[in-house]
Amino acid sequence: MRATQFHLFTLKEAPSDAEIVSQQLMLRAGMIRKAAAGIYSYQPIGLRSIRKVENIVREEMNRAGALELTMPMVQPAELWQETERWDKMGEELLRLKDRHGRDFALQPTSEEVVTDIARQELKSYRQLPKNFYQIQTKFRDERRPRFGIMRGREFLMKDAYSFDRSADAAGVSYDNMYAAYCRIFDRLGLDYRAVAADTGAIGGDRSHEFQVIADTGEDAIVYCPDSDYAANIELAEAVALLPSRAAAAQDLQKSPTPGRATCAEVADYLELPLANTVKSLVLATDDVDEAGKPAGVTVWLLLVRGDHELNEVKAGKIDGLKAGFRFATESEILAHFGCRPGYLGPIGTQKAVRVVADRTVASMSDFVCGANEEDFHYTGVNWGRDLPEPELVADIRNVVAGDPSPDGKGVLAIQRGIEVGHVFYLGTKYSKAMNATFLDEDGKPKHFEMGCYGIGVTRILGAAIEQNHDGRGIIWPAAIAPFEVVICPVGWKKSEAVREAAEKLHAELLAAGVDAILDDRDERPGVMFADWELIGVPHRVTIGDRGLKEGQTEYQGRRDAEASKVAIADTAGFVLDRLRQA
RNA sequence: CGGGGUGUAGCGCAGUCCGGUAGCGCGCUUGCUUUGGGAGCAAGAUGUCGGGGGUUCGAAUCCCUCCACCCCGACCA
Repeated sequence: MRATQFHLFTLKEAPSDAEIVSQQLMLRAGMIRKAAAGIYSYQPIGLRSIRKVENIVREEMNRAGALELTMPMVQPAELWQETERWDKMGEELLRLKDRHGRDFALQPTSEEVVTDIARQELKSYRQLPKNFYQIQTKFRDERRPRFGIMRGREFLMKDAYSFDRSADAAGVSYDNMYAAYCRIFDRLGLDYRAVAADTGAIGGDRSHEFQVIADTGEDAIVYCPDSDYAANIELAEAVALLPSRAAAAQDLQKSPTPGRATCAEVADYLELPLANTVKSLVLATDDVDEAGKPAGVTVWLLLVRGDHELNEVKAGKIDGLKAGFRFATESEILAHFGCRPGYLGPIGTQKAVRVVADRTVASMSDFVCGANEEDFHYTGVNWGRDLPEPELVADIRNVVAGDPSPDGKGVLAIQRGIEVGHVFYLGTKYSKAMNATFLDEDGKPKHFEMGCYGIGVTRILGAAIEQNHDGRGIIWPAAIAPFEVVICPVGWKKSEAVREAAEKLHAELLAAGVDAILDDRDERPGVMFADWELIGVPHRVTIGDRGLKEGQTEYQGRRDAEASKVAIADTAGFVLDRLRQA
């Protein structure tokens, strides 16, 4: 490829609405162009990287035995109504009507359509297992799209769906996909971690996210440096930090804490460690009677240590909160505690509330909590003596760095991550909802055991940049760089010797199958260097009269501090060596 | 959706308070000079000032309205 035949468009300044570095750099490098909030065009240079990611994903999916197909972008409402997701999905699902007034949805994912395919096409256990995948545009009408292509509304995703005759067989399919994902992210050249993830309503332990490690990631991932434990913070188990409850040493005492409404303020005011305080969070569930009619409100008091945070995903797994909960309103709080937020606690509430204590809280003694009276807290509080034992003890907090690993091997650390892949065992959720069955060996119909496996193709580009950039621009992993090598001739028009040497090297690299671009724009070197460093091409060869006189070219890797001189004749081989090392 | 903010040339911005017919930097075009880290000089092109309506002799500027985009938004007791 020659630069003059390509479409290069770089900006010195990023559009002011670009927030994160990957978005700024992609816009400046001319990879993407915004069409609307969360909706982008991919320019030729951006599409090159997209295609490279796609190809790696496709090759590894095929190697793993998956079959590529495509499903419609516009999907009929009927299928979505079968699984009730038409009503449950909320506004993320973009609905539209055709000219006849029929309802359709833009696919945010394709479980319904693929299950419909399976129930029509897969009749016998002899046809199983099967894994269908597509690399296709998805649309999710995010409430607030942001971070460029990281949380766009339209994006490219590889989604795969496996169909098996039994849960055991589905486990094999799952493991197969897990291994394929590891190969994919290895080949992409990304620093990633596979972590256990929440399985939501499906249950079970088969759900892993593939997270690209980056400080700007939206997810917190928890891992143990001394073992292979790794999980999303939503799931990571928090053990009790106190092995057993110490005997009470203090008397219960009501202390004035004027205007101190947060645990930190109270601890500071009373000159006690924050870890001696207990934080009260009030949730509410709206009860319904057998007819499904509203039947009052249950108020819950969740207790976590003052220096800990509530984990809402964990809270949602408690019996009674599974159907959904919300934070109590101020009037509900007043009615049940007789006090405004800031001084709430489990002792002496106005009305009955259901108390759930975090594991660590349950083993605390002589602790501090609100007195349900404005400007007062209790100190020296002890379970069993000053208040009943907690009705329920559960893991309801986020782990923090330094917590013991749940596998007992060392302590936990936390990193930020960008979720770029997810493997998930679905079971029969969709096959049952859509009555998708096959005839098993015993001649009886059975529901497919399913799994789904996603990779965010466009998000991978953003994640790769978040993880690999410097002050000058992008630093692409070689596997997904728009070009692998750029040749920068200094004095393209002026020097025939430069032209000849550059053309020759370009031809040699192309003949060797290298994705090389020759910058024949006749720009000044500073312009060329700045452009290609911004774009992030990993290898650069500079050819100028000055070097040619000494029989040399200059090679510089994108991460190298300085260029190294290479004999003209050896240049192609030198670059090929570098490419192989990557 | 609620709150806040911003819309002026491809990009970044000034001008708006105080109405007088639009400017700066980068980029783009042409010419000359220059040529190893975003060149210099000269000449130029590019604007429904987000849309619509209103006030006024006159509106980027004041008023009304619509739209787009951006930011923040559970709780953290």
